[in-house]
Amino acid sequence: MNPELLIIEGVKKAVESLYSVNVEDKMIQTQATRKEFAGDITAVMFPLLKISKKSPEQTGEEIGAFLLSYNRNIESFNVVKGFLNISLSSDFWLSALDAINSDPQFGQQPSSGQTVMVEYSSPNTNKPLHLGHIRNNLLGWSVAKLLEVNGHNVIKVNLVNDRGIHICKSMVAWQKCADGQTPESSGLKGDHLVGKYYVLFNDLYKQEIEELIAKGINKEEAEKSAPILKEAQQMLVKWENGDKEVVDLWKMMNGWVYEGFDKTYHRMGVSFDKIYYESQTYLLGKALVSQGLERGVFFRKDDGSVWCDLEDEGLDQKLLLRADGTSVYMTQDLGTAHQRFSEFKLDEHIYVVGNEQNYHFQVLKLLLKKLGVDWYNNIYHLSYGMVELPEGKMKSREGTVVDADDLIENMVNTAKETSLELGKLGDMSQEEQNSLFEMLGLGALKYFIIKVDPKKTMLFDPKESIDFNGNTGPFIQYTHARVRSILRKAGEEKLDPKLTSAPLNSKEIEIIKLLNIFPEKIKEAGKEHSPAIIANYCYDLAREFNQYYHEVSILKESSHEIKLQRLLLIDNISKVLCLGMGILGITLPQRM
RNA sequence: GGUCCUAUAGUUCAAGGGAUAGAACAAAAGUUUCCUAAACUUUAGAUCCAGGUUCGAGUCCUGGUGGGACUACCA
Repeated sequence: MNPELLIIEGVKKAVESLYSVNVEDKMIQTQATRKEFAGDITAVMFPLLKISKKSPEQTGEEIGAFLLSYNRNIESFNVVKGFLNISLSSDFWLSALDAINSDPQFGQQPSSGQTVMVEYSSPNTNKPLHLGHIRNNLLGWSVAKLLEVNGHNVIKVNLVNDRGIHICKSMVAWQKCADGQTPESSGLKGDHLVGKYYVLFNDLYKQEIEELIAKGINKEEAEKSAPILKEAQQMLVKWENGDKEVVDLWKMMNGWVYEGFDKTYHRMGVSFDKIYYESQTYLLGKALVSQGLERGVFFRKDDGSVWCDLEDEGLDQKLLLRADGTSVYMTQDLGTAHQRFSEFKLDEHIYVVGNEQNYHFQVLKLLLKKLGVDWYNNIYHLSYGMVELPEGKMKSREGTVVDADDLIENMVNTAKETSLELGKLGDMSQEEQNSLFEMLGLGALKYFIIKVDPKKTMLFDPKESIDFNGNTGPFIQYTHARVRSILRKAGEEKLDPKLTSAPLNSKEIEIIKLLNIFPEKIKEAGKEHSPAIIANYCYDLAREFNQYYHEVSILKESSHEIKLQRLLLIDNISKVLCLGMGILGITLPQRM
């Protein structure tokens, strides 16, 4: 039962009965009552004053009085300025708790019948994943999960950028210097091995440029004519022509990278329903461009290149086909979007891509609109901010890139050190301990990243990220372990949590109120595409429990009825924490 | 030049147009014969500036200022 609806309905009836006016739902504003006032839910009187033609206080008194007789669950009220604070009965909250308890999938929304595609991760295959990818992957996975919980049918996809000059750079350097080195022979994870040669390429490239400059060639010319770069460019041409040797090398090295990525994905707990490869999609989109030309929304310049003029929209002209007829990034994206909307009936297509591509997606949508497709508005760019380090932006050239695998390993190690220091795991097997450290390290990392509103630039301070106190993943995990510990002991005493007629104290009502809005939070977070809302909700709930834990004793409570009821309450806290954190991809331990 | 994002305690983050702007970290002071102190309690501390809309603005609008991204025949 939703208390807001009860109040809205009641106030509507009150206005109708007192002032003979029918009001729309949106005129009646409700909010949770602030803690410093008595009451559970508050109706704001200001919007109704024009109807009542009375003071806020008087209007509140009149409506409040009506509500008392309207529903027996409305127990009392008080009016402060224009705010009508309403208290609901203990019975009301007990039945709310009962409803929460009887639904193991509490918060899960009924099927919407809508299909949503979420594209995320989308890495290049020339180097390993870094901190920026971590934010992308965690966000993407968790938004997909969030939409599932909102009742949508979700398809998670990854578009791997497996072709292009950057891949050829790694390949050239490997050919020249690796002497046949493989992940097996080097002991390196595949993506790291390939990344090593990408870095090596750039070193060699720089060296050659310096040599050329020393010979008197100017910098710009040197950058263009360095032999190793030429080699990479030639390799790309060979690749496009299907040269067997190059294609085989490309397949082998990409294979190494995929193996490496799979390990990282697996460890992070992210997955995809379908993987697209750019090598198979990069030629798409040309047909759409021809259509656009026919319809006159695109135009051809003298050199043969095709453009779209977006100056009316306040933007620039955008290139769609090069003078030689080959396609660019935008062409391809038009094509893949078209392909996906043809293949699936998508009600929404979410692209989880960094905010440096805001312009690109703005243009993509406009182009689709101009092409006259009816689904252009179903495209949503989930634009997230960059992750910065205390010393500023990550720069691969300056070696300040935070590697994803290293970071995860660090977090898990820190979890291990902290746990061992606290020494609460005495009788746990080595295996159980290791899986706990993994759970805690990843929980800390995931929570740290997801709790921030996606669109904001965030700061990643390694020192702060390994702090497991306060508003952190381990704090919530710890809270859960505490709850389970009590329930475990209750189980040993054969105590069966259940609803009794024992009255609730005010803290318990607070907690039930909080549990009760979980479905609302899921809807809100889904609408906003923001898992951060769920993260903050879970934190609030955990904090409430910890306060409750200090205020009352559960197992030592003398009243049997109260004891069983408290067990039921905390059992549901544990459930909602698991469900909520599950949306973020964070699992909670039984003990820690 | 243009487009977009962003600005809240010393720091990192919250706040569906509503009451006295919440937390955490850092700082200061407390709480373990008691269900896990990775916890809890207390103190101190903030809405970039100027206008506007509104009964009411951190939130919406306009204009500044600071920060960021993009504006490639790269992807």
